[in-house]
Amino acid sequence: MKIKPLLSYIQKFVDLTEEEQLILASNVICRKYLKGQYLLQQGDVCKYQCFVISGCVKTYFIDDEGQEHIMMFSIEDWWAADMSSFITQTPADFNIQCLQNTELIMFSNDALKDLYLQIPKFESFFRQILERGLAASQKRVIRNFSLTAKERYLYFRNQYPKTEQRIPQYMVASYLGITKEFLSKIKNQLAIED
Amino acid sequence: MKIKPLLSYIQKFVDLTEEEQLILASNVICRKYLKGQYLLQQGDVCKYQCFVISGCVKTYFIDDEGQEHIMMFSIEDWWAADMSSFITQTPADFNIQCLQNTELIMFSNDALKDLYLQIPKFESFFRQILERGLAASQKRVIRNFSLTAKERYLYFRNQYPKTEQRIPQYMVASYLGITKEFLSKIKNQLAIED
DNA sequence: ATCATTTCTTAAACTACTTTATCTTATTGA
DNA sequence: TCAATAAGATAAAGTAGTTTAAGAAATGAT
Repeated sequence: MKIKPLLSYIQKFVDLTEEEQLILASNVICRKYLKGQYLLQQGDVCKYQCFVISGCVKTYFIDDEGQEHIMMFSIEDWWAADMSSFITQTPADFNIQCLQNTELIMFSNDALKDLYLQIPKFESFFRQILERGLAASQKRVIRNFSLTAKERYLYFRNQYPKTEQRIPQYMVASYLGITKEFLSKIKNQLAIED
Repeated sequence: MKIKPLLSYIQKFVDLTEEEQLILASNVICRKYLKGQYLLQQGDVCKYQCFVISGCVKTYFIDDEGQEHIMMFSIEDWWAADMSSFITQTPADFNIQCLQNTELIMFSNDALKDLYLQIPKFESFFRQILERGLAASQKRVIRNFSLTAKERYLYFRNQYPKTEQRIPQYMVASYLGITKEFLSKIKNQLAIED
């Protein structure tokens, strides 16, 4: 199956030899999921780091009042996992569900450990991915404090145009931390302004 | 100077030989800062990953309206850096300032690169730190969406009791994403409840 | 085409939190 | 030790965003 998009992605960070690419290929699982299927449900242990080849998944949390809060969307060349559950192998807080039919490359915990040992460059690659992820997450915390809902929406629209087109509006609202009604109002305001 | 706390911290993640510990020691900078001094000012490039030996620093962002938003506090055995600025070597969004006299161990970008090459285990260590950091940051995003200000304060108080005692209340408010007036009100409510 | 379901819109009442302003209480330093 | 400054408390008025409820539009299955 298609491992190529992953290889070109990795190539942006480190140079793998053909041999290393083969080792990599033999340690991953390629899988297709249908729209609506779950990669992870909260309470289960997160067994895989998932790299999205095509499609779209959402990672979200359901709070005590039953409200859904979307932590992230992952499309091509993005990752999806409950990092906390994955590293500690404890029950997950997050659910991960496919919003479209989705092709994934999945790394189990054992596979990753093997890869880190066999290909030191692969550990360097993952470190760099994590650095970027952490930087992005920290900036998001600050945006959520310092920007209004409208500004957050405009930022999202600019930063992730491909994502917005693929998902219903009420999920964008949940990602932004507002209600769908209020997002609707914001969009109406923006339409009037132009 | 005191590199021991760092070594025992690293030991929780990987086993370094004595030789590797010496290599490490020769690649870091130990420094003391006084209360009020800046490790980083927004607009400058973040040159170091800082590990706190003693004292306390805050990492924060000043928005267009001049409002301060605290991203994190770092005390003993915590890290401080503008990750985004550090990895891309572009101007920082965050300021990092000492809230007390503070002892640090600082890793420059070049030192880290060297260490990753010379001690593969060290790259593994850093990967693990980043995994934890990312997991924590993602959970914080969700807490900020799903909890009320009061719940966020109680969580902070439980999770970081040592930190709360060392910093003024208005900074706790900024960390929680609320005004100092509202935190004052919450604390008053909590006092009445008991 | 048509019915059912999901998604989006609108609007009024409501609430969690902010703003502004004034006052009190700690800290700091000469 | 006393003034100066920083930090915290209180309260009234204001606002960004929620809740509730009802209807309109889009989507999908048959």
